[in-house]
Amino acid sequence: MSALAHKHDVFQAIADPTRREVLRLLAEKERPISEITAHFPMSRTAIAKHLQVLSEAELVSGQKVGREKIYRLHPEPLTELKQWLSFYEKFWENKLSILKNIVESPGDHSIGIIKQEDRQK
Amino acid sequence: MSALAHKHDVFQAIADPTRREVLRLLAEKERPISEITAHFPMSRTAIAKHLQVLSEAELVSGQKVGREKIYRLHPEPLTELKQWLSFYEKFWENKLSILKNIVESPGDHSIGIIKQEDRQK
DNA sequence: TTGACATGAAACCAAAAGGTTTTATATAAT
DNA sequence: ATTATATAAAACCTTTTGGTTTCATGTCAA
Repeated sequence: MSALAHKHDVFQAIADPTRREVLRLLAEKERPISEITAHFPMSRTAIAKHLQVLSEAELVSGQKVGREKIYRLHPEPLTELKQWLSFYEKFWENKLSILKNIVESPGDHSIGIIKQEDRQK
Repeated sequence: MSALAHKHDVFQAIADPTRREVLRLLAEKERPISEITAHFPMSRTAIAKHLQVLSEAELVSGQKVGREKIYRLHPEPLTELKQWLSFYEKFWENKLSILKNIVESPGDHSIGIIKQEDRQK
């Protein structure tokens, strides 16, 4: 098994708006914790915890340099999100999504809400 | 302003694995709450709350039909996620991401960890 | 070598999340 | 008419989340 404690996944990690903003900042360039903190109306400790969550999701990594800890973006795990999304793209990229649902519901071509007799218990 | 109570956004909505599975089930076909519940080891009430969250994010909508409430997928809000993702794709789709970061950090072409003198207070 | 700076770590806290059980109500079926 | 079904709504509970404050520690600068 991996040496990393995978407590947080990508989906959880990006759920928080502060963490998304942290990612955006790190997309520009690598930064130490204090510099990241300067962009938010909260304590350094709070940001450090957010970085911890992002780190567990392997979206960032931190390297100690002198007395600072420099964080950098690690975007690879976002591919999981992209894969997940690709499944749903077909539902909106062709505008037939609703129509397809109707057609795939056998025996009912009326309103798209399946009739009760057609639904299996 | 919108009539909908936008308490939950798409990022939060998809953060929970149960809710992602609900979305997958609704991608197959529209279903009433009880049918959705049958796929999970938890109460109908719990699932109803998850559907509420998904509904606030406008990822699903429910329509009362007889004594049932039929839910269907509404994938459009996922475009927001796709847009968000597209910003980060450039960081992994060309493998120059790390190199680019180095180059864009002026005056330092050494190791990619920016020197302290180069970082503005 | 003595501060100042950057972080780490721990204890604590309020609110939100994710679940339960209970009670009520509307509809369907017998 | 009566009973079974499907959901709604409310109260409650436990754990997690997102934040704080305080104290300790390592590193840089004067």
